[in-house]
Amino acid sequence: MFEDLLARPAVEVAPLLLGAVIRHGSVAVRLTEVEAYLGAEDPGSHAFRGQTPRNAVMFSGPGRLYTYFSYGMHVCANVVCGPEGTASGVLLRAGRVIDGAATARARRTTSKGDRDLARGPARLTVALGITLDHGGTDLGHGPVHLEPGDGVAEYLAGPRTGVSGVGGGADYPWRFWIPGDDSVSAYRRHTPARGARSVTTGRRPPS
DNA sequence: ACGATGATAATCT
DNA sequence: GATTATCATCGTT
Repeated sequence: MFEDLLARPAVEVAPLLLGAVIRHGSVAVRLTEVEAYLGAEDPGSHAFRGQTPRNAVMFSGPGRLYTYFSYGMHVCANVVCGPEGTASGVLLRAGRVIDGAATARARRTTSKGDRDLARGPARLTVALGITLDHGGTDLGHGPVHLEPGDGVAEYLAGPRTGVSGVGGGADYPWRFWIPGDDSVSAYRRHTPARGARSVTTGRRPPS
């Protein structure tokens, strides 16, 4: 099942989530940009310094939703990955709204066009109506659903966005996105992408 | 199109 | 008291 896929390490799961669909009620988003965060071995991870009340969900089993509040006003969403206890997850950075655009527009009044509705991790949670209350819910059975996609033919990998210190460097190229998609977040898009690489998956592109 | 900056508060040290 | 897995706005090219 999908849970088996999520039980793999986050660095493996992340590119597989490109093209997958996350849905909450009438709004559905096809993921175009994600980032992997490992636990104790990843200086960029919230779990790097061990378990705290905030990151406790990351230490639970795969397939749960880990939400957190940061910068005083933003909610971001992660898919918790296994193996259990590793506290790894995949941050949902951006996607394209493929269903429920009217609802998403009403929530994201500052959005210029539909490509901006979920272009960025905090924008994505607003467009989907995901709040901190959804943290810890099961993505297979809860109000927020994650559905596997058909995969993407090719993706790019590079340093993570917004991660300070060594964890944001070329040694951790765990940001994955669909090349050429205009719903990929523009934030720091033009920082030198050292260590960036292109990967061909051999999968068929979604119709 | 791009860079700088203020907003704003939970979390951790 | 410092830091933060960000966004919108406003300034300059």
